[in-house]
Amino acid sequence: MGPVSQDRAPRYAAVHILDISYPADRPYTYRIEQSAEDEIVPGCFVAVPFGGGNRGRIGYVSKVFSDSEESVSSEAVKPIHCLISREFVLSEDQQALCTFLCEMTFCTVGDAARALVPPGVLNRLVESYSLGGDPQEAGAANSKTAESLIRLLQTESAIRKDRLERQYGLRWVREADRLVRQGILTRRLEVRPDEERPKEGFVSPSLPADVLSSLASGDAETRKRYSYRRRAERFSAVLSAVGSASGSEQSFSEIMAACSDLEPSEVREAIRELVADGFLTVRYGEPLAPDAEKTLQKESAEPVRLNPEQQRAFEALREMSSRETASAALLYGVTGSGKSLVIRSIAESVIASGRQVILLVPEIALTPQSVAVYCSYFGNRAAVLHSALSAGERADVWRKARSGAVDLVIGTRSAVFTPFERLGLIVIDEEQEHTYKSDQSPRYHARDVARFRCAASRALLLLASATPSFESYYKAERGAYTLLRLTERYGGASLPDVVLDDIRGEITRDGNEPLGKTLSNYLTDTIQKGEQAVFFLNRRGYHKYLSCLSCRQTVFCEHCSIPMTLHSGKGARKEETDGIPAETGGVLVCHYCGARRKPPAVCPSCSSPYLQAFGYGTQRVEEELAERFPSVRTLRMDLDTTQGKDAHERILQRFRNREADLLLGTQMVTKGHDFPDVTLVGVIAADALLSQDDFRASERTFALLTQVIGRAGRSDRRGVAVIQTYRPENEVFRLAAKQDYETFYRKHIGFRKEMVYPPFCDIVLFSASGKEEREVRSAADQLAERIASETAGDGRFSNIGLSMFGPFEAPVYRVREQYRMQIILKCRLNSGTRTFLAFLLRNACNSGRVSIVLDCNPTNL
DNA sequence: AGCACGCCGACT
DNA sequence: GTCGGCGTGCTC
Repeated sequence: MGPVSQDRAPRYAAVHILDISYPADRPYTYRIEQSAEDEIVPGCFVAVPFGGGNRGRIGYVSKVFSDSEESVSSEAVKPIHCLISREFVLSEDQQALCTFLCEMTFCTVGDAARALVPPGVLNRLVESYSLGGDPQEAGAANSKTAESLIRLLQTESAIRKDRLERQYGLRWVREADRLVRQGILTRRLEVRPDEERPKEGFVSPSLPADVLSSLASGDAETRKRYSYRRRAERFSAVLSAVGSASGSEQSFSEIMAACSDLEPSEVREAIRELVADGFLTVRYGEPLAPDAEKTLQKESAEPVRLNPEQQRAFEALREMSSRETASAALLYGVTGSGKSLVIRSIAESVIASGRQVILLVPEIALTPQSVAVYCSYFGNRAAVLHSALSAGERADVWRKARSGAVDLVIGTRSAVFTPFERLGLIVIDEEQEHTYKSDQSPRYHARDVARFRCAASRALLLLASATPSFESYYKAERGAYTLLRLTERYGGASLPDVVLDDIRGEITRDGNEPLGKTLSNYLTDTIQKGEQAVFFLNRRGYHKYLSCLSCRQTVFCEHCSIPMTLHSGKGARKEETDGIPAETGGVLVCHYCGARRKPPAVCPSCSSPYLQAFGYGTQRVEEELAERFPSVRTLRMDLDTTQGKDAHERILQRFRNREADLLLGTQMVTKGHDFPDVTLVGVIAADALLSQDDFRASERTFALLTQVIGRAGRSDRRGVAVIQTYRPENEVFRLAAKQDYETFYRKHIGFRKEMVYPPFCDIVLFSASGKEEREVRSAADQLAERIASETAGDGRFSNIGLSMFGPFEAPVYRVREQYRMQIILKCRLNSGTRTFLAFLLRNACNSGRVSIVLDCNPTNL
């Protein structure tokens, strides 16, 4: 055969459609036009016509072949419309990772592939309608909508589907589709080119920022001087958001985050009007400067000096790394033992040897110092990935990583997919943190992805923690990971004294009195000595519940089966609620779906007017502190006070600068901030931590307490930690007080083994959810029956060993009007069980209104 | 997941 | 008599 006829052999591509259900996810065969043969390669993304209506969809090309290699079914094969991007094409390694992700997490190929490219890259498909075919047909338009549509298109020539939908609604889109079927309109598929990213809007003040703040606060004089007449609250909210920015401009999304009380559309409209009034300026484009430079304080990257213990750990890691075979280590070091120095040393060493490093952290906002250290040390050879980056910024990091322009990426979970081609090391800091597990498809754990990537690249995987997950410590014990211990507190700092303060009798269980005598006394002492304190309470809001005194019912969210939490309503809506007692002026907030409502005047179930608030959260404690300790300056840090840009960092910075004496907050105060002047740590409601009904509850409590206790007295001064509890004898508290992880592990791993929990098995969670309660329950029942019958003695999968629990209602049965049923399987995830689970999912009665998802080893049950 | 085809109630 | 509701089944 001559070269010419070879060229003519038709080429085909196996395409996996994105955003398709699991049962429908299979390779679809498309023809590759000759002109596109060079660019359609495995790993690329393409636009294809799909379904009866030939709607434009994006697909992922998993294979390219000609029919001499594989016979193409006789059904009509459609052609690929075009390539989506020349740049974002998965390498062979990434293609393998994609396959691994699918098999590991039971997601569609499309979901896995999407996780491997920056977000936004695949949002470039544009459908547009224009007049076409026979113009005489246009007269045959048989509805009002059709006539207007045609008239519109006579002036506009073409209109994009998204614009049609936004401006005229879904009805018009459907009408347009009908006209396409009748041959009156034509539909075109286009792909925006790589460079043409959707521009983000940035807002900056047209007047000095303090003027905006005065206007926002309603200062009469300023309002008059600038003839500002806007009264509605949304304007104040936007003005104060723009005025309070640390930088010169803020993106739309940042402003929306700061005005979380408002609908995005309200915010957009308010911005538009304020621009028209001349108070704000809007610019569309890229952010002005990378954040790292302007917001992070410079940390001097002094050469690392390691103590002998750290040096030994480092040497061991360097030796493992230099072997250039896949290897894994667990760096277990007590709080304050200087794990981060060892991590930095090995990272530098790996980079010096010409390979690249991924450093995963639980949450970027909580680790600004370590980010600053790496950024100043590696300069522009390091990049940071976090959730606040725009799609364009993420794409830049992806490009730089792929091209080798950076050696180090620090980021959260998804940074584990950074497309380095000479990967030498992945570090997972605080590896037990649940943020490493994704709870959306693909439901991966960063640790599993990291293991796979390190194996593929013959790189080193380093897990680091003061309180490793049982799974990892167990593997380390069994020799699967090399265990490296750091047992000395760095710089000779000593552990704080821990007081397990028995508050039974002192504080009534549902009372509104958060602070016991002991903690109060220590606080007074600490402040008198000019030192600082950190208080931890794992519950935001003001009061925990609003309950009816006559019928004992608690006010629940209308969309979820969860009691609503009373918030004081201070903050964003200042003028409205200031000065009004929280009992009447607060807002009820659902912590599951975010719904807000005014507290009802009478009980929703019995109409009694006697509603009373019980329990307390961070807002209430803040108020209590202000009353009882008026001289103590308190900073509150929880989800409600960390909404805006750099809010975390600003609060931490102010505390570090001694602008406050006490930092009060939720989980986020427990993470590795180093405050040399903190000598008192208070845990206000330790028992609440243990009350999660999850087999990991004690492990999490231990980790959290260990971390927060470690905040006290890191320097020369000895610290104290006071843990308020109703169960001072509880072993988890006692061992956390001694920071005795190994005893804790030894005792509780036995429990795991006895009850058969991970690491002694894998947990597979099926959940069925939907709006129709009966359908959800029956789908769950059917699935359970199917599992039982298929694994029974005469079933097709009788060789599969598993035990099934359920179906039962999810711990929160209803969320956002969706009912949720669960089935739990305990088994070993091997190829046999995987085949079975995939089979179940593929055949799950996905009958319309119930969706069934599968989560392997979920972090919260 | 979309989206089309297909069979039953309230409108011109 | 049609428009349009959403219940099944397919998608190269």
